[in-house]
Amino acid sequence: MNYYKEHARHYVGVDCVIFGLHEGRLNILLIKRRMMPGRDQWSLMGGFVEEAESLDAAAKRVLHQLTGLEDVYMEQVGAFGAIDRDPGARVISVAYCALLNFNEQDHQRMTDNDAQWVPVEEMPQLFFDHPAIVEKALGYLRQQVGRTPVVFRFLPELFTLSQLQSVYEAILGEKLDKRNFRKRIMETYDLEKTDLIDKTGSKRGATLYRRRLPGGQSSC
Amino acid sequence: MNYYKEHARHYVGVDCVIFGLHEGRLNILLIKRRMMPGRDQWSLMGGFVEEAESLDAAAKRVLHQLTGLEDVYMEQVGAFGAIDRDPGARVISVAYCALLNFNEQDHQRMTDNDAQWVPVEEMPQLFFDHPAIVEKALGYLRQQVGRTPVVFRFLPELFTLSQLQSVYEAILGEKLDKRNFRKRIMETYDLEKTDLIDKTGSKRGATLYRRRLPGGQSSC
DNA sequence: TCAAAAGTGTTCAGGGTACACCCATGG
DNA sequence: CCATGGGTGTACCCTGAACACTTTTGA
Repeated sequence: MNYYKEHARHYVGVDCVIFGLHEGRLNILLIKRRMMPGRDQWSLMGGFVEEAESLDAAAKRVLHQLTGLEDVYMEQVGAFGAIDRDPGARVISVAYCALLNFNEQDHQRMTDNDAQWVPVEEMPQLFFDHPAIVEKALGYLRQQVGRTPVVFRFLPELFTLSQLQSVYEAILGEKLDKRNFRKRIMETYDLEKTDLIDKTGSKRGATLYRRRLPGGQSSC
Repeated sequence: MNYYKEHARHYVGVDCVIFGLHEGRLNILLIKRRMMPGRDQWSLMGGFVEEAESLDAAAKRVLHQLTGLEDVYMEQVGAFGAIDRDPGARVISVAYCALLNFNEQDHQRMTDNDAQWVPVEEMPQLFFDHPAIVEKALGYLRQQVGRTPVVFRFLPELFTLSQLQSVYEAILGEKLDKRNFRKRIMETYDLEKTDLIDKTGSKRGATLYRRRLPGGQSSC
């Protein structure tokens, strides 16, 4: 029973790659580090895994601290365990990614945390191995887009087909054909046409749709 | 600088899901646990991450302990961090999968470790959350098969097309059409036909092929 | 009246799938 | 001589990609 005691213990952290769509571009939420090492450098929002806390719970807690949001979709991206990845101490980190509807944000908490949205193509220098984490999360996201309904996480309940298309385009980083997109999306997902019109995006106005969930289950 | 000290430290482990092909079936290498908790239960080969050891290095070390092999292809599958996943203590585990050529094994080490190959369809009851780990590794493997040349990891340098096909069939769990398979595999990979014949599998004998690596790079 | 986004079908090519017979050899 | 696995090509279908014009309305 003393078997475990012979072994080393490690600090274990979680880092969150928080994605959101803004003005047709994929953004990541970054913070300015307030502590050493790496003070004033841009970094992912992170935290430590505490005594009686699962990895998933730690990730949710960290996300909540930054955004005030609960019940956000999060997926584990991978564990990062190089010995010197954190210059301050040996910390093993498990990365998570979260997908956020850009409009549901708590501006107070954002400024409290020195947080800022940054487009993925304009990523600044990041703290230590965070670039690799972002890279892996991006790969994961791009992969998921074709397989699972993650895109809807970026949107409110009601959305236009053009908004939906621009989510795909932002994530994949390429323009899509409008007619092919609509055909495919309508046969892949059960989208319900409402009789509401969104006039913010165009003069003519676009029909708002709602995703009907299959079999009353949650999405993703 | 005492910032880190306020936080908990955890035991961090690695668990290896070791795949191999045997008699046309996908097998996993399991061991009988020799220590409590879970003594005499089947489990994945695992170990702890030590003080100055990266996650990847720990996984390689554990694999080497069991098989005697170096330079085996390993990929991280994910981190498992439920609080009570290990009934003996709070251990966060990072799972890796490895692909092994079944014939390159060290029988001495295998018996020393009470290790045994088990077909994935006949998996016995496994220690704690190891079933979930195996499940995730299997999903990962099936996904990789269609995308990357992982299949060749299961085979020696020279192989017949029938052997290659049976690797695919074992991993995907379904029969494939011989002609379609050969057509696709020949246009996907650069396979060099040798003038050697393997007569172990049939009376007529089958041509042995070798994979020509693209641009002198390593595979996978 | 014009600029700007919404909305709507058809055609074509390429890839994937289905399918059956002869060959070589050891027992 | 026959059972066993090795080796080979074609026809069809369906999915994915290319492509252009009309509608609505606010400025």
